[in-house]
Amino acid sequence: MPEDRCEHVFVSVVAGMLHADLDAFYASVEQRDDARLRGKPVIVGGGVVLAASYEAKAYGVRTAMGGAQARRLCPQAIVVPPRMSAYSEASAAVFDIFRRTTPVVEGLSIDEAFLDVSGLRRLAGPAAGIAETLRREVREQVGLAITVGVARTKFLAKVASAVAKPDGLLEVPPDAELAFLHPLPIERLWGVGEITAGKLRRRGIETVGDIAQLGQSALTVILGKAAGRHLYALALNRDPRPVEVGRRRRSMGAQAALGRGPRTPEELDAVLAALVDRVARRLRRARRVSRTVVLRLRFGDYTRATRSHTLPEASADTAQLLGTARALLAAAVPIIQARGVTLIGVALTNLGGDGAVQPPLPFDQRANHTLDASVDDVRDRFGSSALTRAALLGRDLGPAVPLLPD
DNA sequence: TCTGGGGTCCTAGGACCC
DNA sequence: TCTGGGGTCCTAGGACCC
Repeated sequence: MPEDRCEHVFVSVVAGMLHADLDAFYASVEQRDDARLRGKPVIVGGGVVLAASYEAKAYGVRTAMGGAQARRLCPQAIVVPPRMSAYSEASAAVFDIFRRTTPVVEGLSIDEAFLDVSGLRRLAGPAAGIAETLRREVREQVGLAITVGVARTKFLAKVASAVAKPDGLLEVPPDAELAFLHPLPIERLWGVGEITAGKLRRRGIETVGDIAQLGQSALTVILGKAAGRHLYALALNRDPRPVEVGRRRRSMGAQAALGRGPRTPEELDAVLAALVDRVARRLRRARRVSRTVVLRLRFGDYTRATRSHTLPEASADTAQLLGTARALLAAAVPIIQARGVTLIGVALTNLGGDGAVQPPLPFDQRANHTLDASVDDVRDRFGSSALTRAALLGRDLGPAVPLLPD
C-alpha cells in the first residue's frame, strides 16, 4: 500500500482542531472596562505598543512599534498603561470556557490556545458549530471578541484564525486545504519571520504554493535541514502534532531595558540583583528549581550576547542564583565596556521541580521564606531602590562576589 | 524621542564517555 | 599507536512568536 494512503487511515478526515485567538487582547479588555474607549483608537503601553485596538491598527499602528512612531501615525489615539492583572483575569475566564468545551486544550500564550474537539463529534456536533458556541460564550461571559480557526491540523487552524481576524470564524474543509493555503504569502507560515521571508523572496518565492512547488531538497539548501523540512511539510499541510495538554514551562526570565548612556558597575549590579530577586521569587512560587542561569545582554548597536552557567544542583535560592549571575556579569565586563550595554536580562532554564505535589526542594525552604519576607519588608518600607542597595551591599541577598568554580 | 518583556525551538562545536 | 561511531551535556548564538 502506498504511504500516502496510510495517512488517511489514521488522520481524522474531518476538521477537529480549533485555534482560538482573542482579538487585540489587551486593548479589547481596556475597551470593555471603559466605555469611553469603545470605538476609538486605543494603544496599550507607553514606550512601546503592547497592543493596539483595531481602530488604531487602521492607522498602521502595530504591536511592538515604538511609542513615538505610533503617536505620529495616530495622534488622536488614547494611550493607556497596561493592567496586567486585568488581562490575567480575563485570560483565566476564557481558558475556563476552553476547558469546559474540551479537556484537550493547549495554551500558547495569554490570549490563544489550541483545542482538539475531534472526539466531541457525536456529543456536540461538528467542529464549526462548537467553535461558534465557543465564540458566543466568550462574548457573553467575558465580553471579548475571539476569532477561531477550524481545520484538520493545528498549523492550518492557526493560519485560518489569522486570516479570519477580527471577530471571525473560518473553517478550512479537508478537501480545500491546499486551495486555501497555496495562494497565501509565505509570511503566513508559522515560523517564517523577516529573515526567512527575505531569503525566500530574494529567490522569487512569494507564496506558500511556491514553497510546495520548490520541493524539499531545494528548500533545505536555502534554509537548512530542519527548517527546510519543516516548512515544506507545512506548505503541504502535513502537521501531525497533537494538541498537548499540560505542557510545562521550560524557562523563566526577567529583563530590564537601561536606555543609553554609561552605567557604573554598581548600577549594573543593582539591576542584576533586582532581576534575580524577581525571577527567583517567581520560581519559588511555582515550586520549581533551575540549574542553568543565563545572562542576556543587549548593546548600543542592538547586537546581543548571552552567557550561561549550569550548576551541579538545581536551586531556587536567590543568593546562589545571584552569585552565579554576578560571576557571568563579571566575565562579560570586557564586551560591555566595548559595546555599551542597554539591556540586562536573566533567564533561568533547565527547570526541575514539580508544581503539583510538594517537592523535596534542594534548598532550605525556611531560609527562603525568611529571605522573601525580608526582601518584601525592605521593598515595602523603603522602596525598590533600597532593595537594590541592600543587594549591592550583600545584605539578605547573599555575598557580593561569589565566583564560579574554576 | 530610536525598540518591552515574556517565551519557544534549533544548530553547532567542544568536552567527555562508551 | 592509531582509529571509529555514537551518545549526552554544556555553551553560545539565531530565528521566531505574542
